[in-house]
Amino acid sequence: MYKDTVYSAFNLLMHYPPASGAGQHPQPQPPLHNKASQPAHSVPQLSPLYEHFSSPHPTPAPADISQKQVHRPLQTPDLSGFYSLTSGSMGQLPHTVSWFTHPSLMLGSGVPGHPAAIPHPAIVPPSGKQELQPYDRSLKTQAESKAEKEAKKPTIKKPLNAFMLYMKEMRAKVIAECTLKESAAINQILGRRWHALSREEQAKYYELARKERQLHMQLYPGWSARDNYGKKKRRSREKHQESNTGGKRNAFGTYPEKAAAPAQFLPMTVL
DNA sequence: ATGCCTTTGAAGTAC
DNA sequence: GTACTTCAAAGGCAT
Repeated sequence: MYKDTVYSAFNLLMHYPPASGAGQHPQPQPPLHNKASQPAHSVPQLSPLYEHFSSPHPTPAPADISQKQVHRPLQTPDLSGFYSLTSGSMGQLPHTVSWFTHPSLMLGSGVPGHPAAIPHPAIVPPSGKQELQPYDRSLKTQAESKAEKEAKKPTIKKPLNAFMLYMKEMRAKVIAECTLKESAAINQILGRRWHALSREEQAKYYELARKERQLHMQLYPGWSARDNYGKKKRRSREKHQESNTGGKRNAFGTYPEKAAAPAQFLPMTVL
């Protein structure tokens, strides 16, 4: 099922990569905050597709993907140089997406002829784990089996937005610089850095995100973000807000009396 | 084992 | 149309 869809999309894109701006979504514009002094910006023309750059974290494809099918966001397999957003250097951001190997856009499993048959990382089993529970048919009703089968359907993840793509690329760099590992703290830093980027720099990521959405739509035409609603177990809204303003530690391990100011209002001193 | 924290942006829901 | 909610990633930490 996915195999066919993915492979069709692969062929389609190999031969007819969508033109810039041809997406079904309106072109997102970088936010205007802190950018007043900068000229209105149009998204830069992309270099031809398939202009790749190498990843600092190449990961060999698993020998047997049937054994494990887990979400492997940054573990881009070595696909003969098809790498994308894993460059460690901001300055080397590619002008194009490597359509078939972006961590969240890599081809799904069982692509005919593909040596590694890598599972599509946007498709993960429920809870991100491969279920291997013993199954006693005699104890299950048909309804239960059906419900179970439904629950086992792999989840197609949302495509990453511009900031998420930026985070993914810059996280390692920030961790190296700050010797922090806690993601909440790292993300605060990345949020400030994001706002410190120029419109042009941000535009690169908005363009990449637009292509992500475009490819995602082609790979999973019927998919909706709503499909994943409720799949994450969350606390109630009240509790959630309470924890944001209350006596819980923040990302830096402190216990603020009030909620921290939004990142955009923090001083522009970027770590 | 599971959810929270923390960020931004896209997309969904509710009114 | 507007406001609000959820989920994408990440990994340490709390429960």
